Amino acid sequence: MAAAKSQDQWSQEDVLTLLQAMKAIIPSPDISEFKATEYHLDWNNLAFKNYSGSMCRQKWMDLTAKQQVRKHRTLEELVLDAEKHVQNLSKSPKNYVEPLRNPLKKPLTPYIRFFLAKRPKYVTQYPNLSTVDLTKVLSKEFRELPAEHKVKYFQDFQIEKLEYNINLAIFRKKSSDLLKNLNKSNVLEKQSSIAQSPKNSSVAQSPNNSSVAQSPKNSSVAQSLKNSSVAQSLKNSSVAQSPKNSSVAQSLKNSSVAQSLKNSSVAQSLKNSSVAQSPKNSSVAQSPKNSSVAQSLKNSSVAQSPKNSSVARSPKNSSVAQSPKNSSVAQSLKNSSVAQSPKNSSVAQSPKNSSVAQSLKNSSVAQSLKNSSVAQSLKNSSVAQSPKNSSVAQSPKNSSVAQSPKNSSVAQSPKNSSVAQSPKNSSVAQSLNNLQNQKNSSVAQSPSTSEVPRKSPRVVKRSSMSKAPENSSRVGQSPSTSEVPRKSSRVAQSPSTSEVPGKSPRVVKRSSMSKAPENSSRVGQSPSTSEVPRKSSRVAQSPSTSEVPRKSSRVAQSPSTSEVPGKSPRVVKRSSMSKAPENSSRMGQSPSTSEVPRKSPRVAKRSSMSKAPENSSRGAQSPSTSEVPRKSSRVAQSSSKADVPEKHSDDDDDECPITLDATGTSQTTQKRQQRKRKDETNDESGSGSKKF
DNA sequence: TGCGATGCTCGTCCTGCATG
DNA sequence: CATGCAGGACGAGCATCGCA
Repeated sequence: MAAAKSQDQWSQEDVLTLLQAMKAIIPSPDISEFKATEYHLDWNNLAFKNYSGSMCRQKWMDLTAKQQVRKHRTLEELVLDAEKHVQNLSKSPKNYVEPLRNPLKKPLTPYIRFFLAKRPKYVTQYPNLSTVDLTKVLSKEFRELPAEHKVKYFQDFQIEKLEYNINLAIFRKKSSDLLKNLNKSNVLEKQSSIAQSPKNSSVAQSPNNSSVAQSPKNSSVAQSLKNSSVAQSLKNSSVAQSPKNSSVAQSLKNSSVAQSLKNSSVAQSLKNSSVAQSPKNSSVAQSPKNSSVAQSLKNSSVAQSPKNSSVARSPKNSSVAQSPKNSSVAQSLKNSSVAQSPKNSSVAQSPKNSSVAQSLKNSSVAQSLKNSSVAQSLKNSSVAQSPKNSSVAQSPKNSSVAQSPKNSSVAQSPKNSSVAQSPKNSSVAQSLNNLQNQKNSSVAQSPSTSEVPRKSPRVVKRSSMSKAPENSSRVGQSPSTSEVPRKSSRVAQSPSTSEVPGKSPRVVKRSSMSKAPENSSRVGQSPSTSEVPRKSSRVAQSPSTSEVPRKSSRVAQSPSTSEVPGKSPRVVKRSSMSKAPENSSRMGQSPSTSEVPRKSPRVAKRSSMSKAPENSSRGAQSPSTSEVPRKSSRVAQSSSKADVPEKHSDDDDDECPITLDATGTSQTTQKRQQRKRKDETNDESGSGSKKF
């Protein structure tokens, strides 16, 4: 209470003092992400008056959390932000929040986009499905979604990611301090020279680890992440060479993507593929004034060649055309008016031997989304789609791949063309499979079933108990299955609860928590250890109390309460809450229990509901939960689908079924998937010997 | 003591990115 | 390289507070 009181007693002057002190001890140069710096900050050094280090830290977290301070900054910058905020607080109550708002938001991942798009429909269709179940269903849908249908989401993600990167670059650019730090880098010079290569004149590349590229005159910032570099130019400035309009060039590893926004352009390349986008009125490929962004790397080339493409010439409108070697798209651009969008930008992309063209609205072959169009191609395949106005592609039913012999050379690739042929749902999978079968057998083709084991990122793990029937649904599982504890690191067994199988309270991991070896002992700590004991802290609850069921109405509503009348003792979820603040606590974690103003130290235990998962995946639990080192909880999930509503045809689902590059996922994701697959195989092979 | 209101967190999913 | 987090929604569980 006293601590909480102290928190409340923070005067503006005290807060400013704290911020000043923080500024003083922030390491210089402060170029790390704020979380990292914050994590390593010696908060005890900040103690002043009657404020301890942990209190200072808590106050800081309150400031940042409640006021939504932008997180894409260094800690030093955040402190400055907070300082302004506090100062404004006294001037005008209306002013104080504004400067801290509008944080940069990361683009939604393709899956999230799919989820958001589909959820409303599923909610209405299956009102009985819980949120969790709905998520499972949708994830399954997404997993099984044909690659070409996913492309739409991936493309949107790519576009927004580029915008995000631009905004982020702009934001960082505005940070003079950061710029100073960046200027000190020697890599800058290297990068700037790279950016002026005669061939890729308009594109800044950083083959290695270069970090900064600047144009001498115009202010520009180029940043490299790992093996990539981002060249960014702000308004009226350009890194590459667009005197008037800004251009942003990004090269991630071996990839290139060309994008143009209003007056800016971005070039980026992906391994063997490239995507060019011009959402608005940008001219990428060939505006006399503006430099062309497109670039070609290794096997792919973004063609801004006026020669090869009439499309590429739209003075006002952006257009990008790529003509790799064997790309059929490039050829179509040559001799056809395909991919032309007078007002709208259009992009055609064709990596190696493949080409895909999609038209949604105004473009016939290439795909045009309102003001932009993107065409993607898969390796050895070519697909053309035009759901709406396209005269080219027409899929009979659900097939997202169509041919248009006449109008589109894109849709036809004599050799490698894989036009849709599956009358039902999995036409794309088939076609892709046919194409990629030679190389990868990962693409499976089961036209009607959703069991296609294709590059499903997620590993479906079954516990030894739930292993039996393939189609057995979690939902359909009898309550008894709940006795099998879930094989999730989040599930932690408390010694006292071990009597009740499957009812072990879960300790929800926290990042720092999982690493701190001492955590376990801190879990369940009595609040008395804190400076100020909480009134009826939940942490202090003794296991015996769990035997008394709550009479909360909500508890009574739980369908499975009958099975587990008692409550197992809870365990403190948040590491920081129950432990000493000194070393570990990270941002967002409160150093000590007593100092947490609002959030009570909860225990990561679920009610009986979660223990008897009639409807949840928790039913498939492995008894060895607590002993299993943490894996991703997502791995420990059953893929049974009995309760899953029948898979819908994708016809309605995608207004623009688009082919997807099979390598659309990041390397990180791919590696992760590989690991999961390994885990899965290991699990299956060694499931019998697994502990019980 | 019990209940409603409130607020917070979890759980589901996937993916990209940051971090250690 | 491995791992954790953020991002979306939202029902459910849970603790706390206030009131009857």
